[in-house]
Amino acid sequence: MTETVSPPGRPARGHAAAVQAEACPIGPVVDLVFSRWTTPILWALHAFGRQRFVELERRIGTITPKVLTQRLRQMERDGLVVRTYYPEVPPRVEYEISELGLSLAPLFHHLTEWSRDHLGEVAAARVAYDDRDGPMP
Amino acid sequence: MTETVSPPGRPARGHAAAVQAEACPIGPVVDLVFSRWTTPILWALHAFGRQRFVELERRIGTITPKVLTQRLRQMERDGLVVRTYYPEVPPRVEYEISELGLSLAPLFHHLTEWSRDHLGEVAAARVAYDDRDGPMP
DNA sequence: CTGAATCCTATGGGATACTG
DNA sequence: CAGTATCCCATAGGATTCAG
Repeated sequence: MTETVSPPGRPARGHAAAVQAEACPIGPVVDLVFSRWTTPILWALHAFGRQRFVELERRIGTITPKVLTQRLRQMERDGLVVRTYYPEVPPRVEYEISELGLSLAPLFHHLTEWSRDHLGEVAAARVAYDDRDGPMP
Repeated sequence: MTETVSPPGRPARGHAAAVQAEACPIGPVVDLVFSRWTTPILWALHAFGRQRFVELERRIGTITPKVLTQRLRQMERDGLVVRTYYPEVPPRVEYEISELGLSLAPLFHHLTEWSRDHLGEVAAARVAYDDRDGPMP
């Protein structure tokens, strides 16, 4: 037995996921694609094509090598990116989007459109919400 | 002053967001819609319509009232859901998807489709990855 | 019923330093 | 260059309890 009691923190999605919690069918995808760093990475890879570790690191700018490695590994495992290792000195590794990863492109496109069309409303909603004073019961 | 130094943990998206880190234009949307509980909630609201707190709570099954409240508040502020308070005894509150929230439906639909079409490949990729033994350099 | 208050922990992720 | 290894902390979120 790996866990005796209910694990706090973040139990659900990747784990006993579809238990029953989410009739919500998109849980898995969300976990896959929309975690903190996956989108920026995927985006960088998609926008600038095959590139090596350092390029990616610099492109994203705020990510640490540790985390970048972690995420890339996971994405590689999930089949979203392809890692190619060149045993030279100095070593060279290149990452690129896989075909599967590329299949997400339309999705990203839709997201971009939604942003363009509705992000303003969100901002407005926030202002409105913050302006109305006194907490509602 | 709420924060004096650079906040570790999860600094970026909601915060000094678009600094430069992400030319990735979908960062904001991701933050908005694809955070841990927002999708299940949105889904429940969309699938079963206007409903009250407890219904939602039970529907989602694994969420605690505290977190449910937090997320609902945020989503209300973002204009994704509408909260209606009925000052009766016992008090009654109903939540429903806003028009803005509804505008996400196509997106969810695309995600569902992607799931249906490609989630198998992800699973396969994982098996393949785990099967190839020995860590790559 | 609807939530606010407390307390607590697992997890992600930043910083830094070190190897092959 | 491409990571790994440590250390360490902030935060999300679970459990539980209490209140209007």
